[in-house]
Amino acid sequence: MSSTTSATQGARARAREEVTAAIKDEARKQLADDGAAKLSLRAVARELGMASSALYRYFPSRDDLLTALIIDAYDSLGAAAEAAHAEAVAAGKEPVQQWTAVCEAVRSWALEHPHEYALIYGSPVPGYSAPDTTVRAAARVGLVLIGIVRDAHQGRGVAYGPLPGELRTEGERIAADVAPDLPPATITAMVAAWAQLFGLVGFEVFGQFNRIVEDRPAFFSHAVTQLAHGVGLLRQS
Amino acid sequence: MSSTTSATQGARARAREEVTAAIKDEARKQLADDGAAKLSLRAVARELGMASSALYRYFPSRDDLLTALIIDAYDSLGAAAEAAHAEAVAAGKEPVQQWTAVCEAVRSWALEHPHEYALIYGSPVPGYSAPDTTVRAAARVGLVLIGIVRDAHQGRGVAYGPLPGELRTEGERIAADVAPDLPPATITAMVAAWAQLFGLVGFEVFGQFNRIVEDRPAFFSHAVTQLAHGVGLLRQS
DNA sequence: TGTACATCAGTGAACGCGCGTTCACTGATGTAC
DNA sequence: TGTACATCAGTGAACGCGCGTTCACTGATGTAC
Repeated sequence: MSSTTSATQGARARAREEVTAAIKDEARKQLADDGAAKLSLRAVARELGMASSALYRYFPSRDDLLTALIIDAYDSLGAAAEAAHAEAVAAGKEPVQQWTAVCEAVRSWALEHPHEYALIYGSPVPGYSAPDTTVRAAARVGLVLIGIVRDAHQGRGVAYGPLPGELRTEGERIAADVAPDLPPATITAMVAAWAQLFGLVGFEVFGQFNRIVEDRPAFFSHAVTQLAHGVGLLRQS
Repeated sequence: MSSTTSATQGARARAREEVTAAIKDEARKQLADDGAAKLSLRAVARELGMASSALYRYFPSRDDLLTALIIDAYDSLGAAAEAAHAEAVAAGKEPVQQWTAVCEAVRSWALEHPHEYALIYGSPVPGYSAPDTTVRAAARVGLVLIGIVRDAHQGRGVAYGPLPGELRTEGERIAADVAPDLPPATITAMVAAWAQLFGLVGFEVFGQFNRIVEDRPAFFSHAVTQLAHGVGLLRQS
């Protein structure tokens, strides 16, 4: 009747959630071994000691299992970012440090879950297109970053350089969606910084920095601090 | 006898090169349909009207075909970047414009060859590890960008802010490899900008900007100009 | 220039494998009266 | 509270498929003398 999880749910519902979770856990394990393209329902079932056909009670198809993993990954990363932000705020950190704390959290999560990271920020899985269900989960990291910048701008009225005309409209349109109080130049800088953050993280996770960058924590930390300055978060005095 | 391609090669050698090229072309076509993980020797052979076993005269295994495609992709992208640079130099453009021209070339190439882009900058193909053969080809874009910055710095002695200690050594080490005349702060900024460039490109190619950024050329152009400033290429007066 | 031999491209059958999905079924858990 | 029925989880066999790779082979192209 109720679709929410609660302590008073029946045994059947509880069992269903446990098995669903076990399937996803095992699928995540296999993701780490073979990547998304080779994720196999049969292999998951085998490892779980069930008949492969039994999985169809939980996921109507392989793609639906993949979708669930994608949403979980976005949510897991989003939660990590939000937690890092909350912690930094609670510790009374300045916006710049809140920003870098969130970036570091994204990096840490990605390094700890490289295959889930690849699932959501790597090449799209061929023949699979993520349904709209994923977009809310996917937006969480971006929203945290925007929140930091918005709070820092409260009443500050920081001045920004001029924007090319086409970009001004662009910035205003995006701002209208997510942060009406931010100037367009800040918004476009934010979106760029957001993509650039994942450039830095992706290069490290996917090995592009091998034999090039050695002290990666220091490098990353420095780079995202620069990004923070780029979106108008001021150097601490 | 000679391993180089020449007009005087025998018919057999010429045929071999043509068939090799045909195999790679067909493989690239299939890459675009199904992605790297599903690239299949049998499907390539089928499409070419040969027995699947015949491909083994040209590539000892599926992985070797993949490796060839990866190197070709890096080289194709590298050549595009180098051509854009040469053209900008020939047109007497300033370093900032050389930089943005190269970035635009990278973007265009990626948008025109999204699946090859995914092959080299997306998730690593599971179970496949790129041999060292690829690293020279992979470095070409980075070297073009470094060249621009190095030329712009000739005798300029632009002053840079201080670097954290660990990063200074890091910057000096990388500089020693590729550009001994550049200050460490510039080098680390370069490496970051390099990764960030591919963050911007990757987000666009992989659809992360869907429903967020509309005027993508203008956005990209603005963002990479900012990157250029970040590595010390001065605004044009 | 002609002949004998070696090299090479390509064939087709076969090996062993794993995959996603369907289907009719059994037995246990839940629900309505 | 007890019984009859509906719902659901899980089974095991089967379908049809495509894959990478090996192997013994044929016939054409190149090479040495």
